[in-house]
Order: sequence, then structure tokens, then C-alpha cells
Amino acid sequence: MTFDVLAEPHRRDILDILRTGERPVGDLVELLETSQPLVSKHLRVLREAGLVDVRIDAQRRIYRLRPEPLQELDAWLAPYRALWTTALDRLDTLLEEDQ
Amino acid sequence: MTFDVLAEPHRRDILDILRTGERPVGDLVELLETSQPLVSKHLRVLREAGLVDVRIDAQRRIYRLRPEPLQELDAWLAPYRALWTTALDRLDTLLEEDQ
DNA sequence: CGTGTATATAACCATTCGCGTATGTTATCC
DNA sequence: GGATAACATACGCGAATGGTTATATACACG
Repeated sequence: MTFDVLAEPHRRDILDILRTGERPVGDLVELLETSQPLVSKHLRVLREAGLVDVRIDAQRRIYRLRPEPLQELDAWLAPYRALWTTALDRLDTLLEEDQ
Repeated sequence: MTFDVLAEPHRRDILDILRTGERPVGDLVELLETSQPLVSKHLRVLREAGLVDVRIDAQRRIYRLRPEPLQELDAWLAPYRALWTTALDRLDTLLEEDQ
């Protein structure tokens, strides 16, 4: 599973950033306010887990999100979701959305 | 986040079991085919993360699932879900379900 | 062709973590 | 009250992991 990959806060931060669009490594280093080797290391883990994809642009590597593994995570979560989406909860949700 | 708690396979196994109903520790030890101290340790982590709840019945401790933290996980996943539930993907899903 | 830029990798360290073994604790039953 | 059952906790160990520092690689540009 990809849970252990997502267990790292920096890696979740990277995904959150890439969700808004692809980025070169330098951007991630700036936004995360951390060291470049650390970002590269996390990106490698994300890449090997299939959560990101790389594209080469001259000296830069542009990283892009790949949501497929998250889809598997969503599938794992599905049976649990039934536990809090009872009829009553659905009503609550509707009321919130309507408000 | 509860991601690091779920990163451990045994802990996910425990949750999968408790999803079918509450269980004493001994049951979990048998079903997971592992040692009792290990199960107790994982249960402690799950308890501190709010993912399970204990009830005392004589010498036995009955554990029960608490889905609230999973709901938070689901909330984290929500914005990503939009990435694969585009109009086209919805069509694919419909076709699969119809088949 | 040398220099600067962008990124990856290597080597190392400290910490954390899963696991096993041994022991403590509490309740039941004779 | 002693023995047993069910579970938690303490301790120690090896492996994995996040992080830093230093170095390698590849490209652009004068």
C-alpha cells in the first residue's frame, strides 16, 4: 500500500502542491522551505510509488501528480465510509450543503 | 495525521477485522497469527490515535472501531478525488457498473 | 571550454519502529 | 488464598528512515 509513503508530512505537502499543477524541483524546495537533497529524496520515493511523474526540461525536472495510487487508497477507505454515511449522516451533509 | 498509524500492515488488518464487529484481544491474536504483546502494542497505538475504543469485560478487553479519524483521512483525500472523477471517468464508471 | 545552474546520489548520523522475550497486573475459579 | 487466564508493559535489538553535508551529473551560456 502507499500508506507508508503518505505517512511523511513533507511528501503530503509535495502532493498538495502538485495538485495545483506541475512544478520543477526548485519550486518545491522554496515552497517547503527545506533542503534540496531532502526534496529530491522524497520525490524519489513518491516516484517509485507511482504518485508522481517526471518530465525533463533542460536542466530542470518537472514533477506532476499521478492520482492513480490515491484511487487505490480511496478504494481501501470505501468500506469504512459506509460506517459514517448512514441515512442520518447523509441528511446532515445535505443540510450543511444547503446552508 | 493518522497516516503513519495506518502505514503498518498489522494495524490495517486489525481495523479490517474490527470493521466486522468488536473483538477481544485474543481473537485478534488468533486471526493475525502473531504474538499477543505485538497485538497489544498495535492496539495501544490505534487507541492513542482514536481509531479504536476499549471496553472491559472481566479479564478481557473488547476493542471496537472508531471511524472518526478515517473521516478526516477521507477529507484529506477529497480534493484529490476530483482529479479522477471527471465527467469522462464518471462515464467509464457507469459503463463498468452497467456491464 | 570553463562557469554557473538544477538536480540526483552517496555517505553518514540520530532517531524511530517493528518485533521478540520477559515480567507485571488484574480478574476468575477452585 | 493459590493457580490460571487475559492482557498490558518494560527492555533490548536490528532494520528502516528522515535529515544533513558533500559530491556527482547534466545542461545552458558566455
